[in-house]
Amino acid sequence: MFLGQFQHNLDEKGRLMVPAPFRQTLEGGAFITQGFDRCLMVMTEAYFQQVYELLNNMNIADNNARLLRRMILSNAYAVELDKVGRILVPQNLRQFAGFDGEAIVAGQGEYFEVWTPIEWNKQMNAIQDTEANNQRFATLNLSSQP
Amino acid sequence: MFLGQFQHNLDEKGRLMVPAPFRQTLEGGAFITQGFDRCLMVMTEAYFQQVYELLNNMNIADNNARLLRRMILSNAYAVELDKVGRILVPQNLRQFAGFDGEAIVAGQGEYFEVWTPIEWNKQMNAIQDTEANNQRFATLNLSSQP
DNA sequence: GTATAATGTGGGAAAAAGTGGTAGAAAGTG
DNA sequence: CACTTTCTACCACTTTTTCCCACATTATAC
Repeated sequence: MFLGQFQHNLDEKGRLMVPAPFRQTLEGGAFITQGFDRCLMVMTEAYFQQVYELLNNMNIADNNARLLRRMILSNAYAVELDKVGRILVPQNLRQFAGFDGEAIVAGQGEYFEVWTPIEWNKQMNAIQDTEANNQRFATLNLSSQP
Repeated sequence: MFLGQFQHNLDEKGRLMVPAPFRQTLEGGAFITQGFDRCLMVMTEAYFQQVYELLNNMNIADNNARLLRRMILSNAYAVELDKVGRILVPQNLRQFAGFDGEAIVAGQGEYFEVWTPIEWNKQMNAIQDTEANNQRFATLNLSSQP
């Protein structure tokens, strides 16, 4: 399970340190692709497979379905950890997210996201808007009796 | 069950003593995350699992669902007790709650909270205003029949 | 009141994580 | 086919983190 947030350098060769607690989970294979916001998604092979199934079962006559497939599949790459636990982020994904130097790695359970500090802070600010949160939380019932 | 309040030091390495009566409950695994107010929440594995299930069943194509997951999962960490019963509080959570030295640990039943003394006193003052309490709690249903 | 046990505090050493550079391989080009 | 350029894997060093141990303090029981 990917949890927590970490700040890491993305060096000039495009290598990203995977946070130490995440590494073991990725040993069976990892995939990186464009995320739903201006970020990248990294997932295990197993989870990528699930996403792939979902995409594959969509109707290719539907325009939006085709767009989604292009977004995910045409930007997806299988990646491997090097000896010290880094992955190589493909150039076009680096460009999409606008990295230069720093990156925030944020656990999301079954996958994790990679952000520029600027974009991540925007997200965090949105999250700290308490009024908007009350609406969002309405959908999440945390009481023990549903 | 976590009950009562305790004052403990959070040392310069970010280690927090877990009150002795709480330790056994956490032996099966513990998670720490950002609380709903300016405090931290520590919970057992079982309780965290419930929250995780809820989040995981949400649709990741939905914008609000992603925000919520970021808020909770990107601020959650699995932690372990060391030999003398301390947990390591991650840097970004320490910063969020603004700790420097002292911390108040407050039992909340299925989980417990960690506060700076300043913020905790604010809560205590609010709670000791009995007149205001009458208004606040009037709408909450504490009858035994729902 | 004293002894003993349990709890709390701090520091240091060893291990792990993170960084950058270099050499070799592969791919691309003329 | 040879040369150039880009990419990739490996290696050595620095920094941070984690684990363990020894000591101090508080609580408890006799």
